[in-house]
Amino acid sequence: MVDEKKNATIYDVAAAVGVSLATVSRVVNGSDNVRPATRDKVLAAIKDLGYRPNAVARGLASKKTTTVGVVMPDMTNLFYSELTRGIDDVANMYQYDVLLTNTDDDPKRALTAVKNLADKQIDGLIFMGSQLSDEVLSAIQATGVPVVLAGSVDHGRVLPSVNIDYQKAFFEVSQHFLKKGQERLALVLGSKDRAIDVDYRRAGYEEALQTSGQILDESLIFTGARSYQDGQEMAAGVIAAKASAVVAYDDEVALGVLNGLQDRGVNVPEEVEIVSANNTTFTLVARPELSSIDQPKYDIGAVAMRMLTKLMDHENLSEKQVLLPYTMVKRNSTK
Amino acid sequence: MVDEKKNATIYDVAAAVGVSLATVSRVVNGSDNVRPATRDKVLAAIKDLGYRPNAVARGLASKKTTTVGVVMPDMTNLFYSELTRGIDDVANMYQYDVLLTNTDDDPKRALTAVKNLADKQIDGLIFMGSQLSDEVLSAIQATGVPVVLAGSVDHGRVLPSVNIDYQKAFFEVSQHFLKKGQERLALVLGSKDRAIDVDYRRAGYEEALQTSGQILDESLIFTGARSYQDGQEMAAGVIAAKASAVVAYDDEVALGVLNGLQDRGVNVPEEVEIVSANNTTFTLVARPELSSIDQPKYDIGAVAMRMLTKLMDHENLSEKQVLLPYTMVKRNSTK
DNA sequence: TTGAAAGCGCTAACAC
DNA sequence: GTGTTAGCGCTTTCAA
Repeated sequence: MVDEKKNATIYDVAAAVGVSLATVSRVVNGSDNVRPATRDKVLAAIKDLGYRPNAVARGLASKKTTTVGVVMPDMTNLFYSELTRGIDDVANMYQYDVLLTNTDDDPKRALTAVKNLADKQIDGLIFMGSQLSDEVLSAIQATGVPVVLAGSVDHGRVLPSVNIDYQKAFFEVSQHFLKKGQERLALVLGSKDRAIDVDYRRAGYEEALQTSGQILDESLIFTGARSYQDGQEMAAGVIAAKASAVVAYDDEVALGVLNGLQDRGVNVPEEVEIVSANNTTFTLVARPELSSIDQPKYDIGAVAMRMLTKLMDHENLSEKQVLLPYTMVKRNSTK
Repeated sequence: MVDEKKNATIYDVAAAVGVSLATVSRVVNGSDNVRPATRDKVLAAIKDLGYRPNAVARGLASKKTTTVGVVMPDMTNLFYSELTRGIDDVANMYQYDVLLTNTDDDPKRALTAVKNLADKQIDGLIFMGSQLSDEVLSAIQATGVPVVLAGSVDHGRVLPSVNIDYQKAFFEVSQHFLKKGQERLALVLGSKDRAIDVDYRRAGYEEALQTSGQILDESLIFTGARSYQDGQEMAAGVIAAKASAVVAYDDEVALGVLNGLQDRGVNVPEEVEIVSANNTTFTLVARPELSSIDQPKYDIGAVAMRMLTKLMDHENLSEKQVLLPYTMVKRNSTK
């Protein structure tokens, strides 16, 4: 007999069975200190009344909301949405809900987002973005909740994070080209000053240059491209710089460069080779298909979320800065 | 002097100023029944103590969480992530936070998601997905909170929704081809039984067929393609069916068909013309670029969220079933 | 204009 | 095992 009054409370259940709140609370929370017979009666009443615990009240009383905040640049960017997909799946697995905020990679919006999320009493936070301003960093620390960075790094490396070894990956790709005799290797980055671009990607590129005894030519470094269109326009600059190979940090941008080059009559890979870095679907739809570094995007998010659950459970992390393996996928945009 | 004890409560503020909780609550909530001098003192103390209201406590007391639930199939699908971007931006504008859940378009997961969101006492819900099972529908109604469908329809059309006129759009595209003399027009859908596919897209296609006196040929209707890969494989079927034009419901799928066709030596648009329907970046990166119906994706989300805010404020909706305008974008995948 | 007091629905000692 | 009793931090009558 499903009676299902709407919004039954724990009081209703207690009254129906003739026990106290505490007992109902115990069975709801799976405490073992309840006589089986009592438990069954309570369970029956719960089902009968359609009782579902009010998470808000629970959150107030227990100081746990089973909700995590996720701060990300832009969910329409495939790289970030795949990371977030990994986060979301693991969060669900551990019974957490996700409060999502887009920041467009703007530190001001990130700051508001973090504070706002803190007001909602989140149990933990995942932060993504190509930059983490000091202000945002201290706001995060002020919340007092555990945090994990996913696909992001802070200059000081004080926060736990999950990434691939960007420096090594960019070193390898660059070196690969240099060894094959490329003398005009261009590098396309999102910014000229952010940690992930400067400390890692560019550092790897420069290291390769040094290893092979080449001189850094600033005219071969392109920054500020964020979208497919940006990449397409940048192709003109790539041609002007007489680049013979391009390493790009983002798939949409790389695809823009590829199409921009071809639309201007440049053959890929014959005249210019291109390698991208995220290996999203965009690399597959390109013609020729784009060679790419393959980051385990979903896994970066999933691992980050898993680490966060440990932190929220006050467990120790065996490693604070996790680097996941990456691979190189050879397709037809390179010889 | 910013003192900033951590986690000051409303009590701390009241004590610091020497007023009651009620007064602090009034100034925090912008009630006008506070003497300016008092208000200023309270404000100063709030700033001084770094006081920020605990949203959970507030939610319990006021029965409003300023949080909306968003249920979507998959955030890595550009169509849905752009809708959600519109939702998120408007939600922020109205000071709501977004609890996001991916369902993979699975009714079972949608059901759990809705119930779970209800437990968190959301103030409203936006639902996206190509299907809305009866079970999910009644779970939604059982929550008692306002709902708006975005880019989705329910068979009964009982819920408010925001869409484009899919039937008309598919009618127009189909008729365009038929008028040009195409006799083998293929239709690619996501499913063979869901409302949005059957009642709208396919209905528009069939209507066009009738208008031009053509007989429906089931072998020209393809269903079940969800991804780029699916589309690529489907290309073989398109060739086998001797289709001379294709209308596809999704960009990634359309791009898969396009590349699958070309990889098999079929020229587009000379031998087969293709039109897609979502006009995401995927249509631009294609070679040739894909002609497409252009749905105002961001706006669909934004308008849906705006409608939801009205519903949450107990305002009336002038229109329950909103149809936003669409356009046709001609590119080089059609003659 | 301000304060007192009663909840909101639940958890968590602490008794029994 | 089970009940009692305080809260959690805030909003909201109702009085004053």
